Amino acid sequence: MPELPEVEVIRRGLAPRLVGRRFLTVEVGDKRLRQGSSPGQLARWLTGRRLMELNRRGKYLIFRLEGGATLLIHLGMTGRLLLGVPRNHGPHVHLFFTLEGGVTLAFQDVRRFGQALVFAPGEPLIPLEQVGREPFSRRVTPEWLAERAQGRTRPLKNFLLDGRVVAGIGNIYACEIMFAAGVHPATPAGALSLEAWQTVLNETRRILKRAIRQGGTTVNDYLNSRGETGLFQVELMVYGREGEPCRRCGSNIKRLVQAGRSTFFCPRCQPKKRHFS
DNA sequence: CTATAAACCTGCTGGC
DNA sequence: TGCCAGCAGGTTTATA
Repeated sequence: MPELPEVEVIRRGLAPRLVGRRFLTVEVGDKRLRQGSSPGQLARWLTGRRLMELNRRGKYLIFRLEGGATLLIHLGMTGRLLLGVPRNHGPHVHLFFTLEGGVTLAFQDVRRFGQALVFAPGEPLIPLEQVGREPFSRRVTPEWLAERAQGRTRPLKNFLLDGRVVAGIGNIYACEIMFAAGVHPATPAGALSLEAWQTVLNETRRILKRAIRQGGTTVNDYLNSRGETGLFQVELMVYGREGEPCRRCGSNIKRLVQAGRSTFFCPRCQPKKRHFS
């Protein structure tokens, strides 16, 4: 469920409650996550250790522990990290941590696409090696995007969803970014002009920032660390609006399938020919 | 290289 | 009311 804004909102909610505290206990449920370290490994590297930092890369949360171990958490589609709920908070709590000061943290994930992997000090954080650049990084420029897209025929939608290039953009925000930039989702990535990349990048940053400020987007499952929904869903221009009128021009919002995922767009605000180089 | 499709799971909705 | 198809915020792997 969570894309970059939702993960960032969760991080900001967790950090003040968790950073500086020691983990006291780690409980692991019987159902397996898609990728999860063993109960023994989790206990070994977390128990008794203080959380030094809580960072984010793309859609990953990075828990830096006293002693140098690292816990990586990815929320998949339906993962939640909830503060202060009981161990038996529904049937899908797969990890339950207690920390100093009576603080508890539950990892709940209905579909179990999430990951919770612990790495010993010095061990390479393999999942992060695939993660692309942060959208807010100064190293992401129109020139760099154009270079990465050079000669590529893949649709812009697929390019934006490829977390190995720019990290953190998922299906909702990819649709919203392309609408805001006025680009048709099937435009070959390599056909965008430098000016078009500048627009796409500006809109990416504007929308992600706004979504973070609004506490993320709740369509179905997303809740922040306090169990609250986001607010950005009321600002969505195209996502999930097939058959409804475009909020800008009134045209019918269309849906198409790209890379096995629904893409929503306005055929009038996102014409095919604009922005070609 | 490119692009689907399938795989991993559960739950909800809409049509009949 | 029941059943079934289709869909859902993600990522990886296989296949053509």
